[in-house]
Amino acid sequence: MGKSVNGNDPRVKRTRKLIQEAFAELLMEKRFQAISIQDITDRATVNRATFYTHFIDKYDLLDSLMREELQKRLAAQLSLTATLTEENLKTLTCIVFDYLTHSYCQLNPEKDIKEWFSSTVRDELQMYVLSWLHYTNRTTDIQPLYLETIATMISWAICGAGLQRDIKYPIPIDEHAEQVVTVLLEGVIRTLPGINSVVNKPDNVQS
Amino acid sequence: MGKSVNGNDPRVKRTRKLIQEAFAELLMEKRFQAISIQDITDRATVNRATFYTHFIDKYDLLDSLMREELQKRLAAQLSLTATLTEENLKTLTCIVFDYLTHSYCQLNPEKDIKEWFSSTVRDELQMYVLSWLHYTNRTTDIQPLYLETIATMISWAICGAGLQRDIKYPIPIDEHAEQVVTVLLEGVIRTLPGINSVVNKPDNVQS
DNA sequence: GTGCGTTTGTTGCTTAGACAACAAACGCTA
DNA sequence: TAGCGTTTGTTGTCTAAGCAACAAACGCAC
Repeated sequence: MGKSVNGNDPRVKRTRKLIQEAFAELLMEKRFQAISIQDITDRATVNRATFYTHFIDKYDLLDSLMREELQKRLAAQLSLTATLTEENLKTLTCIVFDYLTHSYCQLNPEKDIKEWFSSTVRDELQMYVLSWLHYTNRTTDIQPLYLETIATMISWAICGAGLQRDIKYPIPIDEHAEQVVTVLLEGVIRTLPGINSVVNKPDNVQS
Repeated sequence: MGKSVNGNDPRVKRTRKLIQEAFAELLMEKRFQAISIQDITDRATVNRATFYTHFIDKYDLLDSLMREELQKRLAAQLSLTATLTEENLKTLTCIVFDYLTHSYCQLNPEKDIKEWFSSTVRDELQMYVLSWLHYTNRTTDIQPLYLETIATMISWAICGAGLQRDIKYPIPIDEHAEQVVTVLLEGVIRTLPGINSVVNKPDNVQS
């Protein structure tokens, strides 16, 4: 959510960055619940009141931190203006798995935080999948409403599989992602036959 | 010299630090003359105009950077409220030699900068030596005016010897410092006989 | 429960930083 | 040396950060 200050002001960028970095450090040292706003602002060398001009509360800060990190990783490898191909979906899944396994789960978060946080991840996934579906749909005639449902299912499925993994999960990320994507595309293609002509999945093309 | 803003304001501390750090980085990459104020403030993520509320110009910034680094090193090992002993003077000399050899000379500064800069080092030395002489003088009756002269001579001598050294200087810092200090104290003791009772230099005590 | 220290948001006022625009000085080369 | 782009300081206006003080909520022991 954040708050509305002029995001282009260099002071704003700097202050947000300082707070986020301080918080990220503290998350490595203490549990989320044990961290006070004062702790964060002390380390960020920022006044406590200043915190509230940028974030609603601790949860809002956590959200921004995790969301922006994930966004950065996604943007580095994927485009929003693409179609739903097996390759794109697999890349997406790998990024999310890697993110959840290394960046996030290593924090050993409380269960409620973990649950609450997964919605942030799903939001981001949803954006990509839905956008891809829209681009894919330019050549088909599927109802936009169905696309929303498909996007939601895919997002939840990937996120669920990702959170189920932990650092010691036996199957490597790449292989695991492959399986998940196969299941997802198989289901999508069987449900919405019109879409398979644009989904690049040679093994299962129904010509 | 710097400028007068409230040095306790966290924003001021942070901004000064950002500028100094950016400048220190740039000094490793380019020659002093090739660095513009814009370069510095860009890297420090600070507005160019803000630079001028903290520093008079590039030279003032260099001065503050070098002076504060030297001050930090001196304060870590020496006290201003001590007497002029061989040990203190040797420690002082070692710090200055090490500082000039590693921190400063590695920048390969232009000659005029080098000359100009040496006054900063002498200032700092002067402070310590003069203060020590004052404490030493509590038990003697030497004219304060002479003390200033002695302090100046010692400061210049150490600084000169230090700048003459470079990284490949054949004699190790420790040994070199020993020689310099011996010469200095010998001269001081012979010139101001009253002082030798408090200068801890067993080999040359004139009882 | 009652008290007590801590943490949380919020507010009004002060100070520092961002920015654009300016004149002046500099450095270059044609 | 005349012209031109760049760098240098300076200024006035606007916005964000610092700070102290506050009420409210929380946690916790007694």
